[in-house]
Amino acid sequence: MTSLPIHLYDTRRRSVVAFEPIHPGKVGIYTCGPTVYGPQHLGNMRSQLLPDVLRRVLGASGLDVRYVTNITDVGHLVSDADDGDDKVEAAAARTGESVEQITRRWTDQWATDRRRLGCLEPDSVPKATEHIAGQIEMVQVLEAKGHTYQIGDGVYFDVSTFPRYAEFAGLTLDDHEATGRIDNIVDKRHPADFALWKLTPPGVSRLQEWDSPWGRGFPGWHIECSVMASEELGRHIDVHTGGVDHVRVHHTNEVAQSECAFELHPWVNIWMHNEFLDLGGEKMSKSRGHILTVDSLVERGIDPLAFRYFFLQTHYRQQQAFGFDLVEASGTGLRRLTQHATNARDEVGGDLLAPGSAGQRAEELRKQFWSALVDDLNTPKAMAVVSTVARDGELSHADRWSLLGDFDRILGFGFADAASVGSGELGADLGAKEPEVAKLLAARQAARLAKDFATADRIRDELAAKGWEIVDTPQGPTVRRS
RNA sequence: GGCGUCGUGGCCGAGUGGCUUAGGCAAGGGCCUGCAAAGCCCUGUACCCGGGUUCGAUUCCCGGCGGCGCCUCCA
Repeated sequence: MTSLPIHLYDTRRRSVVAFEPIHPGKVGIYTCGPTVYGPQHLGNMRSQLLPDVLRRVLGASGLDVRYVTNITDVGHLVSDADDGDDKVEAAAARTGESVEQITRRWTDQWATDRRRLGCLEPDSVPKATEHIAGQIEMVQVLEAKGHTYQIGDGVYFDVSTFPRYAEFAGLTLDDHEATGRIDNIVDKRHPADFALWKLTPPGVSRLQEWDSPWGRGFPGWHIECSVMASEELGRHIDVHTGGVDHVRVHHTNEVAQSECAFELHPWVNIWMHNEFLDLGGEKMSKSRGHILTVDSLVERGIDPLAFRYFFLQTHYRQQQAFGFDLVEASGTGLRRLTQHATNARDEVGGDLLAPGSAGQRAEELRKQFWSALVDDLNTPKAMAVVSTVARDGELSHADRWSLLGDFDRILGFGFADAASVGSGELGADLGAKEPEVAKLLAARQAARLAKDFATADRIRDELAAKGWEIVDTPQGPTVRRS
């Protein structure tokens, strides 16, 4: 695998390019994280899953990966026309809670949910409010280089000083005016100019504000990412990810600031953007009050990891149709896959094969799997290989486990620790955890042995009504939650 | 209105100028089972419409229709 060259789609160049780390052997990845004024929904989690797969693939290729994603706890305005309130501040005003209570709660929800989806922990999770000094400093640098101007409302970036501004997202700057949809209540020179530092109006006091060379206020949204990314990963970034919606405004502005302040042209080598989840016409955005979260899945009895499997079944640059029935279907697929993996694992005592000791057929499949992934993270294709491995009759148990155990470094399903049918949580611990269920199960088995099938079936129905499905295995009967 | 993207078998969803029956879920048949469930085996021959390029297009080009996204906060 280490020998396979990795190719990734770069939004800036609009093509798949060969990945080359800036510093040999190392790679830094930055992802625009959540604005913690409300819950993160399943669509948001797609942009957590993309970098998770990316870092796993890069890591498996032998690179030392440093993954950073931030928490936006200030500066993200309710409207991006550079007017309106800070989102966190607005939420605090609405609920009467403190800013800390709000940002803490939603930061925790985000962290918990990404964990439930099998995402590895970031190496660092910087917060915007903890990098105020750096942001002020960067604005000063931009100011010194003549890229800013100040008006009553704050300090703005002057896009006319950055000729490449429209290039990144393929914008036609005139469109900004043509649409006529932006109310320019501030005296911006160009509609695309954006706030670097917002000033608190005289006589007003905000929950979150800091002193600056321009007066009390708070930083603009875009500046935080440029600052945190460079402080954590150095000025020249290998990969920066985010949702497609960020291309036009947020990332365009990040590029403008960073390239001007650092005097560096591609500030980021590869920009990766995940497409949206398609909720069948109904847009799943916070402003519409349509909040589907990981909890929404759990409430329906769906394993959060089913969503991970669901995510892997579609390419990240493709809009993905969402439906609970679809995620449930993925859950079925995951359950079967896990069963195959654990069966093979248990057959060989859980030991992963030493590299090279797998058979010809196995090595062929292993190569297919990694080839799909290094081709711009073609996870659907990789999953097809996974399915083949799970059932291929030519593979020995050892080979099967060798492959699935290896693949799980990317899949993140936790095969090594997963409970197998007929053992673990379902078997040995059942008596302790679910004494009632264990008793019924034993009673049914006794009835079966006594050929009293009427009683046996009645008990089976009883268990089913309680949400337990009986699974008869060669090792004897056991149950699982249905 | 502008820009972009997608339109594949019941559903989701890869892929390719003429050998992939991709894969998953669902469905049907079989094996197993006391009967089931679970599991295993087998089956289904698809590429929005109309032109064009080509020996040949689902795959390339043009047009149309349709979905979605961005252009406003949004992953």
